[in-house]
Amino acid sequence: MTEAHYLGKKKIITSALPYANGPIHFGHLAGAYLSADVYNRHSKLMGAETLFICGSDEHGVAIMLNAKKEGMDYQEYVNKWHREHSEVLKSYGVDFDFFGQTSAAYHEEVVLEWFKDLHSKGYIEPRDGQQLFCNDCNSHLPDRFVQGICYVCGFEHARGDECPHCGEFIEPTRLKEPQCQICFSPKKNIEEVTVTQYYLLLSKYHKEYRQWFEGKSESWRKTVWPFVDSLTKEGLHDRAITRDLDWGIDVPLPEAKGKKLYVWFDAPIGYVSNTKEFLKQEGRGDDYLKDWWQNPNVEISNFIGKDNIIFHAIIFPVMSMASGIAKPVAAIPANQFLNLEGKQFSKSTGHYVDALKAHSDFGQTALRYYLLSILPETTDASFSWSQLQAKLNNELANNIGNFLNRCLKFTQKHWADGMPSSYYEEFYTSEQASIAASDLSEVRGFIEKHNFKKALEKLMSLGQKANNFFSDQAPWALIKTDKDEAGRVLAWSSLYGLILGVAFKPFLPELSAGILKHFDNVISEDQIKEVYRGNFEVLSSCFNKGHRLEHAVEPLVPKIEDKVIEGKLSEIKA
RNA sequence: CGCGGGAUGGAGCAGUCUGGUAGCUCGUCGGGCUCAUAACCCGAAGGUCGUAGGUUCGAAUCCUGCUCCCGCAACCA
Repeated sequence: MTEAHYLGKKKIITSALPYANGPIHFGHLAGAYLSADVYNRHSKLMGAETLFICGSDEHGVAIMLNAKKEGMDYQEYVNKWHREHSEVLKSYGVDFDFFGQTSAAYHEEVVLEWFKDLHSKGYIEPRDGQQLFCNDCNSHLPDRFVQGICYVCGFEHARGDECPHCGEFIEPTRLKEPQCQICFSPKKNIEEVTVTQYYLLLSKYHKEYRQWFEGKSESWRKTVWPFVDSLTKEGLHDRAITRDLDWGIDVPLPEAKGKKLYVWFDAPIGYVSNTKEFLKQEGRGDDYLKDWWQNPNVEISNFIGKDNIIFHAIIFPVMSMASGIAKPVAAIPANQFLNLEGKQFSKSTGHYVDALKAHSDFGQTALRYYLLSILPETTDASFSWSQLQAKLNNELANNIGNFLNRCLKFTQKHWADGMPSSYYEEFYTSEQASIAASDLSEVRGFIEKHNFKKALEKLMSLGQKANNFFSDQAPWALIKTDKDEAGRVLAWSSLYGLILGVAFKPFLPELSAGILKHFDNVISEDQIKEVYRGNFEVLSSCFNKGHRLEHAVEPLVPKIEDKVIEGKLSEIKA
């Protein structure tokens, strides 16, 4: 009954495509993957039909350079990272329906359709421009790959796009003594050449864009909307969407031989192409456009980090609307950055944590809990090992884990043959049940609003209430005088525990499974969904024959020892 | 005056849109309990909300100036 409108609702949920050029770290997980996963699991429990789509982003200059550096074939190089990213995301429980690759043929096919469509509608045209070319390694130089002396302040290591010293935006062709950052040739044999590139004429779509964008002022986060507003208020800048490279998707025009599409043109289309490929591989009858990307009843959300806002909030919506191929996105819950012990993650300086290794040290539940509890939703946040330990031990282990343990162990000890159904009967109309239902409803509400940190906090407070109930009723004292009353308290406590297990399902699937295991003999998957939606009445049929704990009760959440944390801290200092 | 975000008890954060006794988690201190993972429960101390000024009966919240921090975010992604 509760929130029944959800049934039949469809959602496309995407996470930013990880760039196949380096490891995924906690910043990525907290930025774009875990919250999307929670949202997806929640939506499914609510009865929505969802597609949770992602994939590797595998084109671009940075990948070419690093593949060359490692002496690997481009394809081989991106495949390596694709496999590693799949493994990391899977180990953290990020449960994509499909995780594709932008180097795949099916992706190219879809991208070309978009290009041709936008081209035929007059949104793409060639323009001449000046660019630097390195004669030593025969490369066209993207702005970031030139360094020279700043023509404003004289700083010697100004980049081609911006001077880090005076903050001036640099025109690379005006840099003094430019040096190629690809081959680092000391000869500095760089010349200015005229190149033709194809531009996406965003400026032509300004009015329509703003009309759409202004409608989002209420629902988008304040870290997203004002930023995009300031960038687009005056107008949209046309952007070059082709490059002179030898890795990428060929521009499908005879006069553009040798040119490739710019990685950011093809990457977001990956959401669409991966959807198409997924439905095809599943052998499903639904159409990726008509039933999904163009369907007015589908809600599209892009979960990303703040570095991707421009592409998801401006460029891709314009591409979608101008071509008419897809609907523009409805929600962009962009997160800020997560730092490590106060400083940015950096593989090169070693200020970095290997996510796979961390997973094998601490497990999915501990890391998901901590990362979800510090999500950088409104401001940059900081990952700290000692805080991980404190939060995990004091909140999850002592509150949730210990509650389940004390309750279930006590039950198993005194009612080894099971609890009678009469103990459960009055719960469904009790104050406890209505408190739990109302808290759970708040948790769902926060998730709906992409407020995951608050949702988890609220859920933890429900755990606290369960613990308080147990302590206040003191069944260990009651059992000496009134065993039935003690049994009722324990039965209600385990119902609390069951509800917690259900409520944790989107956040901590492994922990949830560990709790629900004890109830697998009385509750079905469908009934779990009902409980999640707040319909506790189904529980009365689950427990109408009583309940017996059939599995051994063991601590759910092991604590983290001091010495493990000390080890981790010394790893990043090294 | 490039742009956006931030500055709140020891730590990490919420509250700022829609002014009205400053809130949460952890930590600290004191007490209680013993079913449980030396866990759990109760209570207390601790902040004039970066800074200077303004509006107001009243400002963490609105306005103005300033300082500091994070990031780069439209040809690296």
